Amino acid sequence: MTTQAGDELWSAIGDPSRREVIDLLTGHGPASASWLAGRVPFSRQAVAKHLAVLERAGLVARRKEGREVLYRIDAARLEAATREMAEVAAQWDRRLRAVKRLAEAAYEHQRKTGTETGASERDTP
Amino acid sequence: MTTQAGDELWSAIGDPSRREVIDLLTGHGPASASWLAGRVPFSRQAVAKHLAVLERAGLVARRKEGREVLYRIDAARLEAATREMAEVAAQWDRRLRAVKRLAEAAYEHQRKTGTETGASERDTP
DNA sequence: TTCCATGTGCAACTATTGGTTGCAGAATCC
DNA sequence: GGATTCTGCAACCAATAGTTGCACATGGAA
Repeated sequence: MTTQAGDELWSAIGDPSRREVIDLLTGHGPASASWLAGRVPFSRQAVAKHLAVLERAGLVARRKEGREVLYRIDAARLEAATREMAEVAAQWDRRLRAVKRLAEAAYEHQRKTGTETGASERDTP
Repeated sequence: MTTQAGDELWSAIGDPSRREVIDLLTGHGPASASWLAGRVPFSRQAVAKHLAVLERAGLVARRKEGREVLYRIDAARLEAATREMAEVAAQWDRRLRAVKRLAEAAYEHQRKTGTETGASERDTP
C-alpha cells in the first residue's frame, strides 16, 4: 500500500543529485539553474532536468525574473513529502517489532510443545 | 553535506520497487526471492537484483535454507537509514524557516529605509 | 536410485534516465 | 547596435531497472 500516487514525490527526493539541489535551495532561497550549476558537480542542463522533475512533483515553483528563471521550494509540499517519509519509516518500524514478537511467540510455542509451525516460508505450497 | 557515504543507503531506499520489497519483508518476515516475486508486479530476476542492491547496502542478509535462499531485514541498519532520512528532513525544515525569517527581515528593512538588499539572486556578479 | 518439480543463478537484450556537449535564441548591459 | 549571459532544445553516452531464456542444483516421490 506504500506504492501510490505519491511515488513521484519519493523518487523526486530519492535521487542524491536532486537532494543536493533541494539542499541548496533550502539553504539559500530562490535561485536560477545557472547559479545552482556553479555549486554542484554536474552541468547546468543536468540541473535543469532535475528542476523539471522537481517541478512536476510540485516541490519547486518557477518565476521569471528578467532574463533569468528563479526556482523556489514549495515549503508546504516539501513538508508534506518529508511527513510521508517519516510515516513510511514509522510503519517499517512497527512491522519489524510485530514480526519480532510473532517470531518469539512461535519459538516459545515450539519449545514448549515441540510443534512445527513453519509459518514463515510458504503460504501456498 | 548531505551527499556522503550513506548515499548508498538512500538510493537503496529511494527506489519504489525496493521499498515494495522492504515492505513485504518487514510485513512477513524472512522470505525467498521467488516468494517475493509472486507478490510484486515484476519478475523474480528483478527481485533478485533489488535484493542484491539491498544486501550491498547492508539492509538485508541472506541465509541458505535447503534449496532456497531466505532474505531477512537487518533491523538495526534499516532503523539507522530511517533515522538518517528523518535527520535530512529536519535539516530542510530548519533551513526553510531560517530563509523565511531572513526574507521577512529583509522586507522589513527595505520597507523602512527603501534600501535594495537583493541578496538572493547573485553572490558573484 | 531415478525422475520430476521447484528454486536459484547467469547471460543477453531493451527501455528509461541521469549525464554530457553543442548550438540557437532571447534579454540585459555597455 | 553589439557583446555578454542566461535559457532551451537536440543529439548522444553510460548506467541500471526490467525482461526472457536457459542451465544448474536440490528436495521429494515413484
